[in-house]
Amino acid sequence: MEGSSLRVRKGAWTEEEDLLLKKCIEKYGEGKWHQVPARAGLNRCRKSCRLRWLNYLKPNIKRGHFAADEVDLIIRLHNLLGNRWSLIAGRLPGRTANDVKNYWNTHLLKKNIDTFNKTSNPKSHKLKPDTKVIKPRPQILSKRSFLVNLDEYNNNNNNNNNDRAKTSNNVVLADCSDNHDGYCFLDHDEMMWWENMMMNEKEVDGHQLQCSANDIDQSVLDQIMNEDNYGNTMDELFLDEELWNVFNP
DNA sequence: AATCTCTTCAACCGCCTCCGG
DNA sequence: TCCGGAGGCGGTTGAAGAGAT
Repeated sequence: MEGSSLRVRKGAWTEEEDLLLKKCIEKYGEGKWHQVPARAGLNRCRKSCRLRWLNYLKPNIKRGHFAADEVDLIIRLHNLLGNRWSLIAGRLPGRTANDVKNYWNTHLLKKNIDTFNKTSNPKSHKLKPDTKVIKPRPQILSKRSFLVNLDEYNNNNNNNNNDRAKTSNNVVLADCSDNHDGYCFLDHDEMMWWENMMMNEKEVDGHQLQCSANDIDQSVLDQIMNEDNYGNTMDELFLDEELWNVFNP
């Protein structure tokens, strides 16, 4: 078992230990956690070191209260993904899986139970306590489809905007040559599915947008695939490879 | 002021997956 | 193909602090 050695220290980390770990990571970089205790001179197991770094010491970790949009995103993503805390945290810059899990368990789970006890409103996006999360239509989702900036998508559809180009296969692709903020190619089913999941049963109009990866310029795909600035609002949610793998194991 | 209860969250545990030999 | 080690994840625990009595 991990940490079975009598010498391995457990419990709260001291400032001195934090400093040693920090220096070690700065010197050798993240990873190879089995080497970290020896390199850092710590009587801690590799997992403890990893956890301490990822949940507390790593730079850019956001501490303090969750903003309203963060909470909203957590609720919706939890509705969508269930207890996949690392995935949910991945959409919340600066938040760790542990933070999200703790927040859910202390604030939102209790709220859900209360809400469910008071009302069984089916429109509520809050889950009742024993809700089983269904992994939806995984076979249909195409890997090379991305949901980016729903507002822009909707505006484009409403305005017949010239920024869009239609291909012979009814692909709708926003022009992404000028900026990085909103360009999508979505098939209609995916659009319906994601939008319903993420936008609380919002109705989607009946545009038939069939998307084939073959229709998309590879450079455009690469550009989007390399984008790592995940938005933290609903309209900027990216369906990336990580999420693809969740639904298509 | 003392004691009890509740809440929060850092840390641990055990399991699973991946990968290299 | 199998096996063992490492990384990663979600569930759970328990110490510490806050609030109530």
